[in-house]
Amino acid sequence: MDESAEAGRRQLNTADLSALEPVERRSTAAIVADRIRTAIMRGTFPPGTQLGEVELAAALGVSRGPLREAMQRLVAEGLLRSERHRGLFVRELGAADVRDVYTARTAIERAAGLLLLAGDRAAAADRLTAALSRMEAAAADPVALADADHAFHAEFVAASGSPRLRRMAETLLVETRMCLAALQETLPPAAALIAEHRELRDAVRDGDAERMTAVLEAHMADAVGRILAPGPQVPAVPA
Amino acid sequence: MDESAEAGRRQLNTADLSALEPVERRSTAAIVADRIRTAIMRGTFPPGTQLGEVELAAALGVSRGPLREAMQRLVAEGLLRSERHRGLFVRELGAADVRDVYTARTAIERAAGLLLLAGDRAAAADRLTAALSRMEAAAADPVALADADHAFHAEFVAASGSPRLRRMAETLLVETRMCLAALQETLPPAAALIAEHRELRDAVRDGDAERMTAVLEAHMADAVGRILAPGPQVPAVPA
DNA sequence: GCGCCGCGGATTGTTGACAATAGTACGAGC
DNA sequence: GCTCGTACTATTGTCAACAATCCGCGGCGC
Repeated sequence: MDESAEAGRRQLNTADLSALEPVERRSTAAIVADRIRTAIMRGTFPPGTQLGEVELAAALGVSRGPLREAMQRLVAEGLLRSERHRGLFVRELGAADVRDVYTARTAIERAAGLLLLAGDRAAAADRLTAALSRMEAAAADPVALADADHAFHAEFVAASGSPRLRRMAETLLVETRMCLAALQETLPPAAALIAEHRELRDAVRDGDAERMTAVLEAHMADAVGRILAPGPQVPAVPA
Repeated sequence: MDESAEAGRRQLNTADLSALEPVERRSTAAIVADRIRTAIMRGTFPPGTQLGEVELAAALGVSRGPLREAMQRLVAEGLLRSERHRGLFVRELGAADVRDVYTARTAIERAAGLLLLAGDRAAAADRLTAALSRMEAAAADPVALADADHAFHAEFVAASGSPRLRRMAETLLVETRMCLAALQETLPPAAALIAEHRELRDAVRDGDAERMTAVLEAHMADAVGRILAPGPQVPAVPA
């Protein structure tokens, strides 16, 4: 009598609930931090610029309290530099920082790649293929291509299933884009870029660890060379 | 006439200035964050405990403003979990988190180790030897030994010269100690622990990359096994 | 008896104002 | 002419009060 008692009566089960994702309840500070992070990433706030609190707060329509909380988050992420009683500045990234970012990225993405190989390779390859096709679709537009490149690497690490690697990678990717924006770096030809990433996906799909790490390291080394080599467009603060 | 003009006259040069380190000018939020981080690390605030703002602010002698900023920092580091209008809670680490922390640590420390080998190995070995002797001095006291172990790994990564690896490692080390404190884990016999670290230093000193990575990975795998194996003292939230 | 509704206490989120500090420009003294 | 001292301005650091939201408990209706 339980299951077929009344026509319209039905208990809520977990399957129903899992269809509902938790309602968006993010703190104001988190939203503000996202906004500013994106602006820094896109080069809207070039490195070295001072971010006035009242100015930003007014622009974002919030008070200084939440804004300061957001700033602390960004300072913790290493995107901002705080000088007491002086203000907050967008961090300037020099040549050493570019190398450091890519060193760290290599470490993280290598580990993520190995996790991928140890897990469900087919599923991972599918996710990468999807990211790859988004890169192809964006091949014509440089900024969209940069977005897609960012998304590919984020997906690469996210697919590993490691929340910590994922978070670290996201921070590093933001710094990467800061470098690109600051140094006016132009991405390599879309075809070559996509080919490199396709090779990465193939290595994952085939479970070839050695090839995967080799491609990854070459990819990173290439990027560093490309950013730092083409003559000092910017003096590139040695610090 | 410039250099030997007057007896007592001498220009200030950069060498003089480099002897002076910048005066300590840290923000209140940073200090508060350090205090709370240490408390969490030491297990003073066990996982799951709610951190009331007014309570903490009163205890630390600051207002809620700076305290909230510090909290945002810790949330960004992943030590705290924030629920809107509910409060801040110390994150609970389950078995999956233990594995994840060590996965990330392995990635970071491996990269740092390779950087060590590529740099001044002798200097790095010296720093590690010093850290090692501090471990030996603390062998008798379990908590001091845990501190020294923490310090050794921090030194290991710091010696690599990569600020980003260093910061990530520090965050992960804090989480490591949260695990230890939460799971009531007892460190292995001091002698064995020190021997493992000594082997790591030897590998660095000798420039043996393969041995270094092997020892490191074994060390990490051991730790995970030790933390998770000895029977489920705590149900270890599967999430 | 069971479930729904409203209320009270407590906590967080946000705001505006106050205080302290650093940078800047100007003038006096050597 | 250069350096040092001083007032001013602008910005950040801090605080206490207000508003919004959520949890637990008691009462009500079914």
